[in-house]
Amino acid sequence: MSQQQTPPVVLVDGSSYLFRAYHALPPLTTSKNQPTGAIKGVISMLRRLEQDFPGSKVVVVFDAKGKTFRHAMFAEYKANRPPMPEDLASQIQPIHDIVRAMGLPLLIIPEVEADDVIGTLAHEATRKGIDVVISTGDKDMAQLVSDHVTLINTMTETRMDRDGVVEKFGVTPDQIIDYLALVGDKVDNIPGVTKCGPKTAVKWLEEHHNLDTIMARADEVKGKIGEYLREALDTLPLSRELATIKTDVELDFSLEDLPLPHQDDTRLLDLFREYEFRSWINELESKDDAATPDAPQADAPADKRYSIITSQAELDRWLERLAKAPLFAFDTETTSLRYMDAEIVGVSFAIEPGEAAYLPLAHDYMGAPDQLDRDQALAQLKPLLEDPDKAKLGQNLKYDKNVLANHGIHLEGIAEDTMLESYVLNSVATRHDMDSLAREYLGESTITFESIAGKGAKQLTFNQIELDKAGPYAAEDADITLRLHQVLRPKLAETGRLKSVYEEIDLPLVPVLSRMEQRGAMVSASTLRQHSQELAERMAELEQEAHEVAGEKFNLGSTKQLQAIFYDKLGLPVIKKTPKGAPSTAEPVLQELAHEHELPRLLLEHRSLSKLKSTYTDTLPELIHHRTGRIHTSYHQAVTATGRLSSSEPNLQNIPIRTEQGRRIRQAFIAPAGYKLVAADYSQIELRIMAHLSGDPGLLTAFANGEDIHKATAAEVFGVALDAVTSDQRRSAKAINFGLIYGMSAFGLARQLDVARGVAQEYIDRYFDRYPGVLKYMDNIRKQAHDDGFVETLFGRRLYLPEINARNKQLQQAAERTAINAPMQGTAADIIKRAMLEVENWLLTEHPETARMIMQVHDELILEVREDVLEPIRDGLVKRMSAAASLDVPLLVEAGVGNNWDEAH
DNA sequence: GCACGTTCCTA
DNA sequence: GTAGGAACGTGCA
Repeated sequence: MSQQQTPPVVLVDGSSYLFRAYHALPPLTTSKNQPTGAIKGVISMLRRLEQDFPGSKVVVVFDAKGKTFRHAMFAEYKANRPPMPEDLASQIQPIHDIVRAMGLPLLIIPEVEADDVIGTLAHEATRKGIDVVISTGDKDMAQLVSDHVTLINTMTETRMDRDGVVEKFGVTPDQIIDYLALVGDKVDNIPGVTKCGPKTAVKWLEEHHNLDTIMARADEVKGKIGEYLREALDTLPLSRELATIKTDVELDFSLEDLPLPHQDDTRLLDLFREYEFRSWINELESKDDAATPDAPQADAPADKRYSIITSQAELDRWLERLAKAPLFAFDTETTSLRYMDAEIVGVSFAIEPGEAAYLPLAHDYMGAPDQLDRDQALAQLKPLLEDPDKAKLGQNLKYDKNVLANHGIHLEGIAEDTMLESYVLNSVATRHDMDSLAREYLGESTITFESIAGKGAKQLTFNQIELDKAGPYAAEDADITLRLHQVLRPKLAETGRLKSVYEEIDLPLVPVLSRMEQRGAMVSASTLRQHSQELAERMAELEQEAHEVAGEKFNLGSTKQLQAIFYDKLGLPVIKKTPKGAPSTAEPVLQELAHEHELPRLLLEHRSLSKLKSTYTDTLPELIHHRTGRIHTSYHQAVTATGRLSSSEPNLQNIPIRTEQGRRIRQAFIAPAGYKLVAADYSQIELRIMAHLSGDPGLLTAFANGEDIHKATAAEVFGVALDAVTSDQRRSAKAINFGLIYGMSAFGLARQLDVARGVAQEYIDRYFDRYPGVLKYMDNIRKQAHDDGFVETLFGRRLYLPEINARNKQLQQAAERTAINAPMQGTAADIIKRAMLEVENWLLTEHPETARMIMQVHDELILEVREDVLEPIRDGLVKRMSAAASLDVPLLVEAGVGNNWDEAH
């Protein structure tokens, strides 16, 4: 048997939750540093209410700004309230917006408080026999409780009816006003009776039932408290009035006029995206997927027209449209992620949002439909793709450019790249692959490659994927790219100097990197194999010795077995633990343990050889491409937080240099016959940038005079003459200089130098004493990071620091170190990128046959140069690198020439 | 077969 | 103390 019941009206005291959410929840912020903790708290509370009271009207009431009638009654009302913190104030409008998008009536009535509006509506409902639930965190509301009115605190999940009030306060709901008048309220500045707290108030009310009687019998109350009561007699009526929630506010609507919730999903999704409420975005999206297909999403075209081009006539029509379009999105589907091996399987285009086409060319699964001939179709596309005046948009077009090159097409007119737009806009907010971007900026889920191709070893390549799956996937790629661009481009233009970073640095670098990747680097497989052989022999010796010393056979590469032998069997001291708490066997620990036992030394040598062998000498020959005989790395332009490039397959940016054995690997990087390698690197570029950014006179002078900067620092810090600096002092100064760039602490420096913390602190203090501009710069950059939530390079590239205001001090300090390091590391990255643009342009126009740039390693460029033009190329290279930025210090570039990378460096 | 932790190479 | 990529062993599926 079910009982039909009208659902209660839910009246929400928004303001009371606002403050509680603000104080109770961690200070969340978006990547743009908009605080969102209170928004999240209030909205999640509302969502819970909607769930708990299905079918109910939910009315949200907030205090209006400004004074209320209570201030007119009592000038000092709420005078003790501190002003609202800025990071709370900035969350009010967003909450209002979201409440409206949720389709909940939002009431903000001037000159009264939210309580009064709620009181009035509750009163009206009661009169009409409608049950009311008041959602509030404010105890004063207890005065409104009746047979029809209950309170619910959605944050603590507690409900309170009539009995609940008696239980909690010890008085009935209609005694609450008198109770509040007696007790008073410090924060609201309601006077009350001095020294009268809950206990006394309840005692008096039990005895006399109401305030009037208590006041009338004030003479009978003994003791000090009686005196206080009599003192308060004059103000008690006022206290009572202030504590009384109005139930007769004049409203120009009635309960029936307020609508049931009607959520605007599109608007809501927009807002959730703006404030980065990921889980809610996902929820809305999945709801949308399940809902009727005619509900359009934000930015999403109402209908999507994706076609598959299988006839020449259709291709002709698209070619014509593409030729006319001011900009079109373009994407290739291929057989491999490795650009050197990838063959084109199809291409897709989009000109208008929601409309895209896939041109399949090489699907070859059993029963694949007839497709246009790949070579012929590509030949028709070639003029368009190679025309620098026909603007193309893509997602990571460097890959497409490389792949097209495999088919003899040299993509030009790379006008926009959504991956780079997203990266420049915010390098850390999201990964920059298309699926992530669509989720982040369009609030849409895309068809993933895994969903059509499977994963792992059994993953299909694109040519094996059926057209009815491949078509929508590929067309969507082009469509999403176009729509992402429409969202990202305006954001770039709006934000600082990001537009110029994108347009003048990262985007034009795409073809430069593409060419470097395709050129590749020559390595001598025979040299590396010979080296591998020698390493293997030495490692075998070491392994045998180690087994003898340990008294058992074990795997030298297993940290776990090592831990057992070192710490359990041999009982060596545990010097350091890994993050997970296991005793570490890392290099510095082994160095230390080498004093105690012979085994660590054997192991250290074995490890370093094993590293070289497995990572370099064994692996590099395998990466030599069969077609070119060279090694082709991938440079990643949207990976690092700071603006640097990264390199993979192989990582050319961590080829060994420090040890003799390591340098032998560099020796395997060689120049072709008739050519030499020229390697040019910026000297101390980050310290120079620090000098420039800080403007410290001492540092500027030292660089201007061409001094050995570590020596100069040592002279200052240790107070000795320049020519009296010892090598030990110079070494310490060098560590200090590096530490500065990394945002060091005394603790870190102490560990680096192996001195006491106090000593390290003394060095730091003396440094800042001698270079006060640097100290000021460090302080400023920290402050800026805290205020803005981001730091900038000299050229305006931004790095957002979402954790800079984290409660967790460790996270916050880590963010501060990043804040100090990023402008220097990032400016250096900007500078070498600018240099690469200049150098490539110069070489392509003036020396296309004799010199080419093939590698970049953060502060170093490596060129292959024909032997007859070494001098002019080296000079021109140094000149252009030095001129890539004009700082207040010279940019010194050192260049070397050699038959291999080791010689040239 | 894959994710994770540890270690180690670079600027 | 900053920023990366890669190999290996281990434990789980």
